[in-house]
Order: sequence, then structure tokens, then C-alpha cells
Amino acid sequence: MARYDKGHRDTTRRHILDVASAQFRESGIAAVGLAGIMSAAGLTNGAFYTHFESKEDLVRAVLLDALERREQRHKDNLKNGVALETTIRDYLSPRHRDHAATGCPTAALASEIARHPKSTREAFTGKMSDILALMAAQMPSGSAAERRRRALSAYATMVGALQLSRAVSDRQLSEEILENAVEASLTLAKGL
Amino acid sequence: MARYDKGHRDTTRRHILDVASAQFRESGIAAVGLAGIMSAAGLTNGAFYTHFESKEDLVRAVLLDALERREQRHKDNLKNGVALETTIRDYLSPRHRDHAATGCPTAALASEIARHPKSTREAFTGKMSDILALMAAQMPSGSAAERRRRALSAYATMVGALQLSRAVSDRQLSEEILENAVEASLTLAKGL
DNA sequence: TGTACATCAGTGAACGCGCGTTCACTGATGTAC
DNA sequence: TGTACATCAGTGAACGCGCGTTCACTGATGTAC
Repeated sequence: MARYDKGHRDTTRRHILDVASAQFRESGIAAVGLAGIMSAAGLTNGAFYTHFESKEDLVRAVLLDALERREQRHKDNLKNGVALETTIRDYLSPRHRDHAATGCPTAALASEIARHPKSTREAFTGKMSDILALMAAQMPSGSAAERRRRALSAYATMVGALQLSRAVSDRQLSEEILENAVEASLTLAKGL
Repeated sequence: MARYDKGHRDTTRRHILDVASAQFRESGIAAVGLAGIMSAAGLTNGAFYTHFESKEDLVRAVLLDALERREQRHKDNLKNGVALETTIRDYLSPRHRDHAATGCPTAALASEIARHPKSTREAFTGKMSDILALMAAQMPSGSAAERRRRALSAYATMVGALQLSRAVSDRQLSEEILENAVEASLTLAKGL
């Protein structure tokens, strides 16, 4: 037995990544400090730099990881024949609105990502494109180009609506935004 | 003549508000410091608190002001008979994408607003509702309820698409998002 | 008319605090000879 | 087999810096008597 089990390092890195991923989506990247992440992960300050080069390196890793997980979910949905409508209704649900920490990183962080270095934006762009391609495959009809257009439209609507539903202080308006966006997204996806 | 002209105080407050408004939309609220705002406004640190109670007070004032200005623009558009399509095309233009500092505060700050205190979210919600009502009035057809639904849908799509176009590192994809969202927003506004 | 005080808008230094990052060190294990 | 050294995954204190906020003070003007 080593002082640390084989694979301990990878487990620790994963753990830091998970904690950071949740905190970033919950509170925003700029508002979350490394000390808070590390102590929530049960480690001390200094250990951070044996796993990541910098905060920006962590941000990139978090985005790649969180988007990959969502991509995997889309793949599962596709394989299991989950209806597009279910995907959309889940995305635009009060549950998703109220649990940003485990939700879509695009909706939680898009405006912040826009202000990060190119390397971070590139990491985001690549994974987001993959998700877009999977959404296009889930579209009910149309040529490849049409499916892509519909996926893009529906995605923009879903991301925008989820954010508005979170920003608004009026519960009723928040729900109206979500419900209305379900219909709008379905309309765009079906391509009337 | 007083040491400061009559109305000097109001002018100074306006100036701080304008500087903060631009900086918040450009860099995000959390990433902008009061010292930077005040020095950009040509004043020293301490003067801030003769105009605002706290940073949060400034955030509220900025949101109210920036949204009021956009509301005024919508009113002018309505009075001057500017076509809905023009409003949408301006919103989803590369120009708007590349000038966040003078652009829509909702697209720039929505996800951050969601994490601010209730009083701030209430300020946002009230003004956003007014803008929504004006957008509804600009819809080309339908009952009052239909117009409202269309305005909500189009607004969510526009906000989401503008953010995505800013976050993405690929120029071509960014333009594709904007152009596609113009069609989607028009479709939703016309209510097919 | 002269003088004492109040007011206004702002200065600029300082407060405590948390930030991202660095670094000397630890202590258990693995490896070389 | 024994010992010297290397490695690994961390610890925890410290670095300089900027944050939001406070406060004693300034200096020009207005006001009271």
C-alpha cells in the first residue's frame, strides 16, 4: 500500500473538478475563489497547483467536463429514443431553473465565457458544437441543413429563456417564460 | 457662482452611472471594481458614497437606467413606425455583438442578475416587463395574449442567440448563430 | 458690514479581507546500489 | 540486507494586490446675527 492508493491523484482531481463545476454554475466564475473550492473539496490551498496550472486552466477543464457530460446525456437520449419534447421540457423545467449547480453550463456561464481568453472560448465552442450536432440529429424532420438551423434556433431560445426565468423576481412571470419557451422551442424544432 | 454649478451633483451622478453602466456590460458586475469606475469618471474613491449607498445600490441604479433607455428606444421605434424586422436585425447584428458596453443589459448581465439580491432582481423585472409590453405592441398581429407570447418567445431567442454569438470563438459560427436567430425570431414574432 | 458657523462636493489615506499564486517543507513510499 | 536518495501528494504560511467601505479633512460658498 502506497501512502495514497493507486489512482488517488485522479480521484482528487475529479473531486476538485466536480466541486468547482458546481460552484461556478451556482455563483459564476468571477465570484468563486480557489480557496473556497479547495476547502469544500477537503484540501488546502496549495494542493490546487499540483492539479491545475491556474484558475483559467481549471475553468477550461470544468467547461470541457461539464459539456461532455451533457453531451453524453444527449447521446443516451438519442439511443434510448427519448422524445425531443421531453428533452426540451426537462431543460425548461422549474427543476432545472432552481438547480443551476447541476444544470446547463451554457445557460449559467455563457456571458462570462464571452469575456474569457480565446483558449477557454475555444474549449467551449468545440463541445457546444458537438451538442448542437446531437440536437440536430434529434430533430424530427428536414434536411441536414434544416435540422441544424432548427437545433440552433431551439438552443438559443432555451438558453435565453432559462436565464430570463432565473433573473426575474416574479415567480409567475418566471413560469410563464418557461412554459412559453417550451412551445416556442417545439415550434422552431418542428420547423413550421 | 457656487464652487460647483447648480446641477453639478446630478451631472456627476449621471457620469458615474454612465461609466459604471458601460463597464458592467463590458466586463460583468463582479469583475468591475468601484475604484476603477471612479477613476474612469475622473473622481476619487471616497466620492462614490456621496452618490450611492453601496455597490449593490449602483447596480440597481444602472439596471434601471440602462433598461429605461432601451425602453425609450422601443417607444421611439413604435412612434416612428420602425418595422419589427429592423428592431430584430439591429439586435442580432455583429455591431451589437461587438459593442456590449452600449448594448442590451439583459443579454450582458442576465445570468449575473439571477445571483443578486431580490431588490436588484425586482428592479430588473419591472423594467424588463415594460420592454416586453412594448415589444408585444410591436407584434404584427394576434390577440393581446398572442402578442405577449410572441414577444416573450422572440425576446428569449434574441437574448440567448446574442450571448451564444459572443461566447463562441469561431467567427463563422458566431455569424451563423446571429443570422439563424433573425429568422427564428421573425418566425416566432409572426406566429406561424 | 463683519464675522462665525453650516453646507456641499469631493479628497485621499486607511480599514480588514479575500484574491490567485508561490514556496519551503512534510512524511510515507519506491528505487538504486 | 541496509541505507541513501527520489518521488508523490499534499500542508500551510506568506506574497503582493485589489476589493468595498469608512472617515478625517479641505476649501469654496451660503447663511445668521
